[in-house]
Amino acid sequence: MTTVDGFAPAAPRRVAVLAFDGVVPFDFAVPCEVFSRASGPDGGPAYVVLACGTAPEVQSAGFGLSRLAPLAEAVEADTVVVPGVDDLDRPLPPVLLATLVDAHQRGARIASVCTGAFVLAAAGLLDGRRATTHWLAAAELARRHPRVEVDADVLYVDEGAVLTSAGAAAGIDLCLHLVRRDLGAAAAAAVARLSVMPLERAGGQAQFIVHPAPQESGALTPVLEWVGRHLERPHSVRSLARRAAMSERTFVRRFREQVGTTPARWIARARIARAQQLLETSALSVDEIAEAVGFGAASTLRDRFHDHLGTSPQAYRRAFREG
DNA sequence: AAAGCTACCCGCCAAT
DNA sequence: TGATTGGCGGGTAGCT
Repeated sequence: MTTVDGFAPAAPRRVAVLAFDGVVPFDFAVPCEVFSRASGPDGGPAYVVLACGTAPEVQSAGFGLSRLAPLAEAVEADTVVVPGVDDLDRPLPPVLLATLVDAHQRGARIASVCTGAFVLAAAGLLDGRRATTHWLAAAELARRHPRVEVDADVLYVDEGAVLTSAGAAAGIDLCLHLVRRDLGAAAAAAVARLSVMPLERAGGQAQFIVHPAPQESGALTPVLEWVGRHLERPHSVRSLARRAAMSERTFVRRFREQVGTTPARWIARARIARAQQLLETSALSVDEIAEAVGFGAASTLRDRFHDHLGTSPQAYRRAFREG
């Protein structure tokens, strides 16, 4: 599913980051940073980042963002990113919504950071789709937009053409995810390294990560944390169900509901994520890492690694080390 | 590299 | 009566 385009066209991809009165500066800066740091196979910039505003200058957290490009230019972009809004009751400029709809219809990817999901929802882009936003605002998003399937327990949601992310820092995870989709795992690892940022945070494919949420997120959380601490051990549905004090059938059902995937897949992702971490930060051999994260054999690790990240453990380590 | 085998996991349904 | 549970069957994904 991950597109690893080793023969990307020379033309850089165009990313438009939108600004408007009340835009959250951190959310705005994150996509600008991440995409402008990514480089293509030839070493040149992989993206052209364009800051587009509803006006040439907008107000943001007490200061102004100026010299913004017109919104109309965002329609031409391949990816449009909508940062968060400081106040959910702030009226959204109709032209902002119209621009998003237009860009979407032309095939652009639309992504939001934090409460930017409210803008996407207002434009109708989230209807019938899974989406996330800052956990404090998740209930409100669901209330205002009943047709949106809100998931407060993930860092981001990738629905293909429309992506949403949780609180500000999760915007970094989302942007790195997009870089990986576009350019492959090695390029994303290089950006992550520049930003001193783990490529993927604990738990695996981020849309499946259990949010270390302040609110309770179900009876499974302790079991998941325990598995995370004992990845090297063998795990089965039977043993986990027992630990959760449920029948196997109920355990699998709860798992689907609360985590969004199946136990085996989640564990595989967790193992891969841990392997990535070890490749980045340790000198252990691939064999040793395979054992440390609970894969029965190094070949299994290599297979799964390639399935999910489109690259090999060695190549991943090299890319990360060399940037 | 192929095959055999295990475990997963989801639809189905009877029993709370 | 509607919702939830958990046992079963078996196609299949993935491990050895």
